[in-house]
Amino acid sequence: MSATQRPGMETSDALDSDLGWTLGVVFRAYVRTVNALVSHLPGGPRGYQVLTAAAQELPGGQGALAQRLGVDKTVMTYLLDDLEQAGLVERRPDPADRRNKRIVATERGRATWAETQTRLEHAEEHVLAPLDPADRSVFRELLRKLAVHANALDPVHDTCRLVTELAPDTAPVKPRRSPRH
Amino acid sequence: MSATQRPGMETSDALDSDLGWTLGVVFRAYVRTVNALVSHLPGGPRGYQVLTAAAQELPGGQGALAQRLGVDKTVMTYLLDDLEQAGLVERRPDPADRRNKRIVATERGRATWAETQTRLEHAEEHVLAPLDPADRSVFRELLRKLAVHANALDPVHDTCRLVTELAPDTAPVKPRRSPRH
DNA sequence: TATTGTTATACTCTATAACTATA
DNA sequence: TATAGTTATAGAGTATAACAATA
Repeated sequence: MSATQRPGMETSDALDSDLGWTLGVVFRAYVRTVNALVSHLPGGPRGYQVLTAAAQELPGGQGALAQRLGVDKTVMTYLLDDLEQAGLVERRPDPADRRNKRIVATERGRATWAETQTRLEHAEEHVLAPLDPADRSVFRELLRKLAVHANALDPVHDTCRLVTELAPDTAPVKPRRSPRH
Repeated sequence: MSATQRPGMETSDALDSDLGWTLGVVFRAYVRTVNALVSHLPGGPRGYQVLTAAAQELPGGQGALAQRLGVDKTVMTYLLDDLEQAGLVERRPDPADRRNKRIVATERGRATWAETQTRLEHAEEHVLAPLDPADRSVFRELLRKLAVHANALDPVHDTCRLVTELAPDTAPVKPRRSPRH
């Protein structure tokens, strides 16, 4: 999609002001790159995250791991099934509480993780390649400031407040959905 | 999730170097905000994009519109069903070729679009609020540079090249999927 | 015959609920 | 009874294929 084709922002006069679009383009480019770099792992990016945790032998069972990654515990079961079948991780019953299962990486899993991690470090530089070194530092620092702030806010609460502030007199259109299937 | 809890990056020593994480945090914060601001529209963000196109009476039928937005034409059918039912847009057969349907906003649709657009402009500033005005300009400019570069590249081709360059001797683990259901 | 849009169907991903084995 | 993990099932979203109307 070219800059003149992008939808939704035709009324803004400058590309500069089109934060959402540029942010989306850069983020998606990064995600595409990362996805390609971890596509050899079962479960893709999330498989990599699980493998990371396994390689570092984090405390806690697979439920804790699921919570950490923000996925459902049932999804974690499927992810681990695939990773275990690929010989990258193992499920070991915790001797202290045999309901828990510790997730540990196999030898092969650790090697795969280390190699993948190296690739991902290069990917960051690849995305930032258009900027000279000084600008990269500046960009990282500004982005970090924004991230810290975004993280500090309660997302739901804050956006609600924002809506109220910006559109106090709006009678929302009822978002009715047509039933499908 | 706090900075010390984030998965996958425990080996990087500084938050600065964690581009993917910070980029994701900021992008998701923006997306959350936007979603909240357009949640009153059927179809959410994509409903807004359709409404934008309709308000500007872009040339072409709904197939062209679907392509423009990067969604399937069948999805466009459902989106338009909902928007039409809400009284925001109309489908008008093109007199020149009655297979085509022109999508035009109703009076109410145009008013809703204008109001929503105003909200979204405020949302940009909300995300950038942690930066002082000078830094905002710098950030927008650097992000624009990255976006232009990311856009100029053929995504698939380039990531393939990247994989080859970074990991020429890798024997990929077969990403076998277990059948579910 | 080719094309626009619709409808019906299938597939993927994710979430909910029921089940087991431990505690 | 309560909890960790698994399995079965259902839902939302999306894509594929067959269809009707028009060219």
